[in-house]
Amino acid sequence: MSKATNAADKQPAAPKRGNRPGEAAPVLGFTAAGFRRKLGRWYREHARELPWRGVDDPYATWLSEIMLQQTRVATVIGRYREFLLRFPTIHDLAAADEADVLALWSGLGYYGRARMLLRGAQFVECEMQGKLPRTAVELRTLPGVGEYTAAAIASIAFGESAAVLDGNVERVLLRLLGEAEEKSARARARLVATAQMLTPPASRGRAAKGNPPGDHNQAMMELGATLCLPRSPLCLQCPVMDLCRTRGEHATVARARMQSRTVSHLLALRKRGVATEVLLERRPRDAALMAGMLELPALPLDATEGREPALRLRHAITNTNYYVQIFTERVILEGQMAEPALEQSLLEKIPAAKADLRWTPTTKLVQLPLTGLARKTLQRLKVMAVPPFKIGSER
DNA sequence: AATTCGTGGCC
DNA sequence: TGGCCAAGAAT
Repeated sequence: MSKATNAADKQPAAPKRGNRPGEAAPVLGFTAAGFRRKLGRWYREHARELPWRGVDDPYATWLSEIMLQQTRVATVIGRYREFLLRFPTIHDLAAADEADVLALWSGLGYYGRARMLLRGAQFVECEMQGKLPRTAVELRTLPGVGEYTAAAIASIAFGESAAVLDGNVERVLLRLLGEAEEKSARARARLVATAQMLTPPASRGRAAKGNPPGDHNQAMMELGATLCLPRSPLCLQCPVMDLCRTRGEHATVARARMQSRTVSHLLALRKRGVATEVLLERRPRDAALMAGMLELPALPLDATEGREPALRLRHAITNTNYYVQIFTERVILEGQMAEPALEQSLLEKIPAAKADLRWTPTTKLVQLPLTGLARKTLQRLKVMAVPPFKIGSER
């Protein structure tokens, strides 16, 4: 089954049932209760064991949801554990330095998330007695907490009947209802309304029937992440295949074309006593991209002509593939050997204008807010150790 | 409403 | 030296 289909292939609407005229949400064609029951049974059987599941700590739920924004589960697992070891409570996080938080976030991307999480923790600590708000409406006021994340925390941590609509749920609903993807606020509102219709009410007490809203939300996402896949959905294993109008196809909006760029960076090393130091450049504090973080100095492309890079790698950032070449230079300190002629050193090619350069002992690298590219480069070239949470997480 | 923000892994 | 997209949010 191919993903992209013509919207005209849509099947006719199913008979009306369980919706009022004038309501924003589309017709389901089945009962919400029946859908929940099938989904819930499947989820209880097939849910992955993830470190943030079954954890009765709203702060941990908050952290996991921030980390999971646009980031794969497999990538988050190790980082989530590391982060909680270092900052076990909101109180600990609120007292942290931003650079230390960014260092833990290094390589995860979307660094604004880390800054907003820190600001949120400081706000909760100072203004809310260290307790997260318990409703989606209030959670929404925290920096970095949008509509999805507010509903996720409210439902998972506090049992509120607030539907989540992430990329997984959107895909599941579009296929289930036989609709085409549409990037308008109105289309999105319709899907939110649909998701809310399917979400169970808040449970009261332990005698409550049905799934807790938090489990239902996670089940919807789990379905999208493990069966209702973007390309080759596993419909035959799907617990709601009999309710689905498309069995795994939906029309999608065309994505923007990828760009590609070639860039060069310098890995300069020097010995200082027993220590090895590497030359790092700090990005401007007001930079739009990765503000204040550390990276290897950039080299003009024409400065490296005729030289062979120590490493070539591809580094994709959103819509751009960066084809990166790393050139190494070993600097000999005075008194040890003759200095290389400066005019042939790549160090001289670093644009001096706004360069904020520093020599940094390689043993300190782990604690610094490196960009993902700098971290990846330093690890590949064995200047920096691969931290424990990476090992074994790539399988 | 349309852009921008990072990265990794898979095909 | 492609393309795709993931438990989105801010501007």
